[in-house]
Amino acid sequence: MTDPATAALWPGGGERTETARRLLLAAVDSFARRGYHATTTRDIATAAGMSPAALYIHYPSKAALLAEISRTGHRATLELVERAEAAGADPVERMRALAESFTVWHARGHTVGRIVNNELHALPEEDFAAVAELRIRIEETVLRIIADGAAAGLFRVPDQRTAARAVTSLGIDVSRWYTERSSESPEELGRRYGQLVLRMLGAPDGRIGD
Amino acid sequence: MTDPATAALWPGGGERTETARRLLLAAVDSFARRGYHATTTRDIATAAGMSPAALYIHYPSKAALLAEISRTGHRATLELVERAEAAGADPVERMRALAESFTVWHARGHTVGRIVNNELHALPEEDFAAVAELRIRIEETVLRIIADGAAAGLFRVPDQRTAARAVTSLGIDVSRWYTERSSESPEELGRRYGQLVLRMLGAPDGRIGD
DNA sequence: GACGTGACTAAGCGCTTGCTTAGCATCTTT
DNA sequence: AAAGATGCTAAGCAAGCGCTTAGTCACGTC
Repeated sequence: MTDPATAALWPGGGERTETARRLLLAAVDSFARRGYHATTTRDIATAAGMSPAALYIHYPSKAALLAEISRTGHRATLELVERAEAAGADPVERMRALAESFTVWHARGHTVGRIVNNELHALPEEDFAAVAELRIRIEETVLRIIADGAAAGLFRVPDQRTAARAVTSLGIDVSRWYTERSSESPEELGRRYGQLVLRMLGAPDGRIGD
Repeated sequence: MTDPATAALWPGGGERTETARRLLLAAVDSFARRGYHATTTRDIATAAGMSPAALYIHYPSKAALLAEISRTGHRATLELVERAEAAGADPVERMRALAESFTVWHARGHTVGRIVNNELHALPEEDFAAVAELRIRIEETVLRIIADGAAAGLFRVPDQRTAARAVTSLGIDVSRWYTERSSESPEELGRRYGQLVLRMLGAPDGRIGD
């Protein structure tokens, strides 16, 4: 049983050394709890059980830690979203899979999710650019499913871009409020949010299921 | 035409002196753009056209500025939500009014909204406690309308608390992504989100309107 | 015209920050 | 066993932080 942040970042197992991973996970925890700017390099190093200077052997700067978390987190999210698109039999099933796994990811990995979605402004410029592109690809995958569904007469939405925004927004915001002490498991929440999303998109009621 | 942050904080007109308001608005701008911890008191004072020391004549600390923004912002949001509850003829209309005005507030006052929703952890303990109570009252107003609607057979939701979370979450997250350069006006977005919310809650289709 | 008051500034204090330097123990290579 | 590489620590530097101090200036009061 790996911890949730590890799972959110490296679903397929990472390639960093033990110490570098320990530092990165300590950074995830601190950034998520206090925010990037309120976290000191001493916080991170201490949490990883090392002296402040040791951090700089594995990462060139505090910002590099943030960048690695953000890039890895965004890459994992995009993969998840593309997998959902590829897997479903029709737009309704694709959207259900997407909303469910997107929600589960943001609930289970809410620490990583918080950093990914709320510390964009702290990223060095070129890291931001890379990450912004991944975000666009995520949004467009959602939009594509909605457009397909609307074309097939399965969804009825007044404005597709607004609907896509709403779907991703709902999932992203989970990372803001979800904690391990929440009453619903990530999977349970995912199922419910999947339903709400399909309803929101005006999917035929028989396809949703109560 | 007052600026959006002023409108979001003091819908009925504030009571502070000119200078204190100018400082507070400068703080709103800086906190929203860079985050609380990345903003310096020098930033705020300079943006308000004064020397760093002048800030401390009007506010006892940087945290006091944040606290005032957060408390005022939360109070305004609660008022807005309670007004929607009181105004609507039935649960469907109440929810439509709530979702619309909640969305409009978070779009138009997205700078204030960002601070209100993402800088809670930076609040001094007792300010946090006060604000947390306001947040509960907001959430419970939403829940009450959903429960009323479900009891009247107007809404069909699997879990009312989850549905309430989704409704507020959708509105709150608007402040994360909305900018003045967004293609939709706050009112247009409000109308669309109002529709999506009613659909999500399973309101009878005739009541929604395309 | 002396005095008090309220809004402000120039200067700076003590502390914390991100990051660097210099050095040390352990392992690997030859 | 000498030499180098590796992974770490103790100490500390320059810069920037929140906030304070001491003083200035415009204004109203007696």
